[in-house]
Amino acid sequence: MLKDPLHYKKLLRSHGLRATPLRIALVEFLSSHHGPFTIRELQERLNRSGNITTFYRATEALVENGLVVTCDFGDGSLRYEMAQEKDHHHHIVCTSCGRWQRIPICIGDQATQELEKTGFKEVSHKLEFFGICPACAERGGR
Amino acid sequence: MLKDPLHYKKLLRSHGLRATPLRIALVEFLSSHHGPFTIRELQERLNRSGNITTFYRATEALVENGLVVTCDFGDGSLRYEMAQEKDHHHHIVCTSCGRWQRIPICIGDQATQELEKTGFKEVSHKLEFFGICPACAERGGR
DNA sequence: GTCTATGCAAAGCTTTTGCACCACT
DNA sequence: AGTGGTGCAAAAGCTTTGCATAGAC
Repeated sequence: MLKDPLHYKKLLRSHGLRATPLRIALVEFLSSHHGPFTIRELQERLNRSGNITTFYRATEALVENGLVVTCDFGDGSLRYEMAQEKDHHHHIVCTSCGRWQRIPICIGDQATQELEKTGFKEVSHKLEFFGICPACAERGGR
Repeated sequence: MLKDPLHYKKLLRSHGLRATPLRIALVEFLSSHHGPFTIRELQERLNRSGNITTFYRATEALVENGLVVTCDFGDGSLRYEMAQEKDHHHHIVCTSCGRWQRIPICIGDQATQELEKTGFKEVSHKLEFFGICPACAERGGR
């Protein structure tokens, strides 16, 4: 899954972005790890000196240019992951332990089409599931 | 739609909550206006003296006891509306003008059932649609 | 009378902004 | 060389916490 750095440079440039070390590192990390990750997590996992402001601005640039998408588990921090068009998915988040996993189902497509029929443009959606995961449920988790 | 204050007192008490003036006003307002509303909006629309902290705590109590649900348009403020079990719905938010409307479709049920089959408990979901509304699209909105 | 909600002040936390400097192309 | 990214400091915004007082039951 991990490709040569040049691959990511090209990826960035093909999306109209300058290939800076931080952006390369972000795209490389996000391409090889199933996310989503918060800004803090990215900063820690990349183990990279660099101001948090810069992380915000770099990820924002990736989002604006369609390489990365955000998702929100409702815990106060936005999360980021690669925008993989061939692998549209959502997450289920455990309300007890906070762990999440991907779920391959997407259920927004028919609704998106209906909404676009009524004149809405560029319709997208955010969908997250919440629940108590099997492990926590067994321990009587809340 | 607007009922007598006693109705809301009873509603609160039946959910194990003390019927304070603020809580009554909140439930009354939310029952008679299609939301969701931010804390600031509630404060303004209720036109009620009272500290914003108290609004946070009062709405939190309503949410914890199942009278109110939250939803998040991703703009930094949580929104609140009555939990109407018979009228499960979601919203589409215009990314240009910020206006939203209800959409009666819910699409999470089959997924919820599948997830509960795999051992998750108390599965819920958050779903919001985003897009450019017809009016903004006509004006070439972004 | 007891338990809990409210008000006020302060802090916490994520995210944004301004500006000077440095780096990619 | 020029445009745009980075670092630092500071601020903005929403939300939470602690504590004393007022109010609901």
